[in-house]
Amino acid sequence: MKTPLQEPTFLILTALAEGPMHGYGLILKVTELSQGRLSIRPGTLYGSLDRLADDGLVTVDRNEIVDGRARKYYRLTKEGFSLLRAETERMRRAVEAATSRLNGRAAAQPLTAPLGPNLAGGVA
Amino acid sequence: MKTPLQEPTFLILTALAEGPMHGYGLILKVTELSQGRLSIRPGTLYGSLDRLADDGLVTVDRNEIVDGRARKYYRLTKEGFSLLRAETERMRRAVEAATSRLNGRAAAQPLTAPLGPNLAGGVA
DNA sequence: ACCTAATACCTTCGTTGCGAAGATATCTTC
DNA sequence: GAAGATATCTTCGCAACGAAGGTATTAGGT
Repeated sequence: MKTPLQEPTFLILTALAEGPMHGYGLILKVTELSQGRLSIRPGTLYGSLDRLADDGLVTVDRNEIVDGRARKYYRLTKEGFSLLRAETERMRRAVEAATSRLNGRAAAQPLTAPLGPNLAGGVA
Repeated sequence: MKTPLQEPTFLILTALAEGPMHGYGLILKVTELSQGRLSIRPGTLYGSLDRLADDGLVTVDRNEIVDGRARKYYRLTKEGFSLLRAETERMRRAVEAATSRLNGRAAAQPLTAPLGPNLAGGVA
């Protein structure tokens, strides 16, 4: 698998970490996880699932028929969990690095700290 | 600019949040920020800088000659800072979502909590 | 009965960001 | 004088993503 993971792939793994889920459910879940900012498309989802399956990070859990509609459930493999853990750590470090640089150096510093001209404005 | 940002672009903005920096310095800085796991290549850097400049997120700060070698310094614009803030927040939420799912639901839960079979093994 | 929306699957195709590789030039070190 | 570090930039291929559309069933509204 090619790390660093991109956002859609990361969120798919995150959603699956909660438990097995079917494709359409993943589309809804990822939209919810990103608070509506990122709505994943079928082309993205199934392409991503194919790649993840090829790399042994997800597998098909089971097939169900609910109200006459087919549902294919996917779940994370051990490797999938491992990768998600590693990627989460990597992202956490990146977020920390950015945060400390945006908040005048010290990471835990309150927002009332003196800010430079470029840091002053919030949303430009 | 097309969000979500990918890792290399995010780290370039993060490095520039510290202050103006020239291309070669960015290559070294990003490698340092990612603790050696991601070493950014010139093709990635200059392609990325071009796109960021087109989108008004970075600008050329100044040109210097140091020991006969040209140095071109880039810096973040206001929009660059804004975008980095927004992207950092987005990533923080994604990290939190993944963390809570990896650590048996409650985010602040100790690691001694009961784990399912797939969650048991650390690094597979 | 008919149409629309929601649920559920999947494919094709274009764009684009990234990575590998290499070209160019100067200064330093051996 | 060769090699390596510093410093710039370009070309090219690939793979992930996003948009769009195709198929099928069920539920709800009129």
